[in-house]
Amino acid sequence: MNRPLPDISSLKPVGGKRSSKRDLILNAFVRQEGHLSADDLYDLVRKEDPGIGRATVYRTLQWMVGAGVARKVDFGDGRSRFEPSYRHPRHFHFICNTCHRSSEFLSSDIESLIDEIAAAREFATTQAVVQVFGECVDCRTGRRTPSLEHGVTERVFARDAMRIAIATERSGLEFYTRAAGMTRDPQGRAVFERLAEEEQEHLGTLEKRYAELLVDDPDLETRPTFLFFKGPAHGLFADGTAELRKGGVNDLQALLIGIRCERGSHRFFKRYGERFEDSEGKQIFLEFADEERAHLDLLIREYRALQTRLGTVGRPRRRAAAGRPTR
Amino acid sequence: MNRPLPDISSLKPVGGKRSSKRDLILNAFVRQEGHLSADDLYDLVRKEDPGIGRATVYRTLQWMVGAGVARKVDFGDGRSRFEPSYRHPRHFHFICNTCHRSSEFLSSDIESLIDEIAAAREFATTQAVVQVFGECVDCRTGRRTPSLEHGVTERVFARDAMRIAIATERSGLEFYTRAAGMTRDPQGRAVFERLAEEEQEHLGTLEKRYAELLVDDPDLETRPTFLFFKGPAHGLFADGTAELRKGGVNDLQALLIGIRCERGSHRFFKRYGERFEDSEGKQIFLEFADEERAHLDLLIREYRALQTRLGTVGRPRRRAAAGRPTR
DNA sequence: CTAGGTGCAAATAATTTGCAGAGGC
DNA sequence: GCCTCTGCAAATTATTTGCACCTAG
Repeated sequence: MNRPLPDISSLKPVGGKRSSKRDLILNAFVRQEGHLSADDLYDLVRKEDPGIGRATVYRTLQWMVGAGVARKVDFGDGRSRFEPSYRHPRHFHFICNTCHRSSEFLSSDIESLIDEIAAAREFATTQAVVQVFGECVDCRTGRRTPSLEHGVTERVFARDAMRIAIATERSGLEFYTRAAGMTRDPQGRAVFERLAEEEQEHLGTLEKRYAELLVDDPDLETRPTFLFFKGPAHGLFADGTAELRKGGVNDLQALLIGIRCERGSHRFFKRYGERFEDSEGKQIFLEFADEERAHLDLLIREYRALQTRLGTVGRPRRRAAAGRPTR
Repeated sequence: MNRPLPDISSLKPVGGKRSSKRDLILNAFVRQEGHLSADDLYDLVRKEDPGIGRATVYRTLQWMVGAGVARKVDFGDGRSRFEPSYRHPRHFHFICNTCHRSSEFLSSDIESLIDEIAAAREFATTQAVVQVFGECVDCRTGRRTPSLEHGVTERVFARDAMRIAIATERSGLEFYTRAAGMTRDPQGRAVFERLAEEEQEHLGTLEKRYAELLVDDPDLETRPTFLFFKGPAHGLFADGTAELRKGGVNDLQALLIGIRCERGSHRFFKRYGERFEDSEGKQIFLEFADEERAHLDLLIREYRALQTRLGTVGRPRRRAAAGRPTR
């Protein structure tokens, strides 16, 4: 357990006094992995200070939830459970009916679907709970799989965020390389080449960081996926590349495709970076969003420039694809 | 409330004796809409027979869950709630924090995502719970929206299933019309024309049935969507049509695209028809799946025939698209 | 000094159980 | 007649509260 524990003193955003008991309970809680019931925590703190009463544990738990240090989760087993929220994004749960352990996951796809459906129903969502009940691998096969206990979630989240970022970079690299190869406009080609270069470079950085991440935790790569993504990360550049491959694309259109890709990619990482709570994954997503935005700006500048150039060269119809209703 | 109540006597699949009390409780439960707590039901049955004890209600509830007549749901408010499962498919919930009412929805997209993620984690799912907490329209705006109380769910489900089926038919019609228009092979054209005709006809049937559904419940169209679908229903034929529109498709390929569409469509309706519990929606889906399968078979036969014909006419490379790894 | 935290025991609240009697098959 | 259901009251379980006392700010 080489993970630095959170600084307790900074974790008291909302009201309340500090007290030795409270600190003790909070420490015991935050040190623990998994989802504790009030009684689990009570037993735990009693080992360190047998003088603590059950009511205090309950009260402290309430206070922690109010202060945002803990989240209440209900697995339908009659008692409430609590999980730390420090550097631990909101997530969904698999709950094993056999061993009663739970494992966590996050799916941006499910989150988006829920958002869409909520919007259709005009429902103002404050929180979504997804619980998948059943039997886990460990129980079915008998062997022990590397788990996702609290404390590694943060790293696994970073790993997954980075994998997605790397996949997107690869996709982007392919796209720009192909775009550079097919553009007739020399300045446009230069832009695509530059972007390809940047993607290449950034890819290198990401891969280095990814490798560093693995050093801290050799099991990291074998741990189950925490963050599930589908469409957006791979989709945009891949679709763009497919469009280029089909051919019949002029220089302006190629830039437009690039703009669409970068914009989608930027929005995507921005949105998810913001949604996630403080953690390394968030960091990576927001950095990535910035990177994409820079590319986007470059492409837009270049698009405008090319437009003007073509305008002066004598191509009257500008903004071919804009303003046309899509449906 | 003109909905016929379920036949109580047929609802006793698993063990247990019938008794007047049990019948009374079961009747009171099944007559009710929404999600009753044990105490709600206790109060309800006490109005009819004040001699019934709380324990009996609890015991009957347990028995109903075991017999598959009721499902236990937990909204995290400390007490268990129960919902009837008779002609009432498993679903997800919106739960209003203000009025504490809940409304139901179903999203095949979310279900598929959960299945995929569970598979990736090698988790054997028995049940998935999705709860969206927040504030409902009624509470935010003050007005009353037509609701989805139990008893209409069945009809709304049928309505939604039919809407999806109709949308798919329309999509299919467009696809086959276009395919017929662009095929050079006269026999292939005949097939597409025939399929277009069938889609047209089936579309008529569906629309008539849809209209009939509206007669039973004039509010039906204004009720919120219960069954949310995205990709599969609209996607396949629409994608196929787009492919045709792009051009460069030969006759064999056009048939292959059709096969892909029908296969996807068939699988989709089959799978969802099977998943849903006994209800009119299920019926519609399974009928639809059969229809699609018939089309699929026709297309495959035609594909084989054309292949052979081309083979004898002197086009050596058969089965162009088959067997190639998709990656 | 005083608001808020703490321990203990008692109070709630939802649900289950023991047991004697009633009722279905 | 046997086995299960039923009602009542008592038990259980998770959690909250009242109250006197203690402690941090």
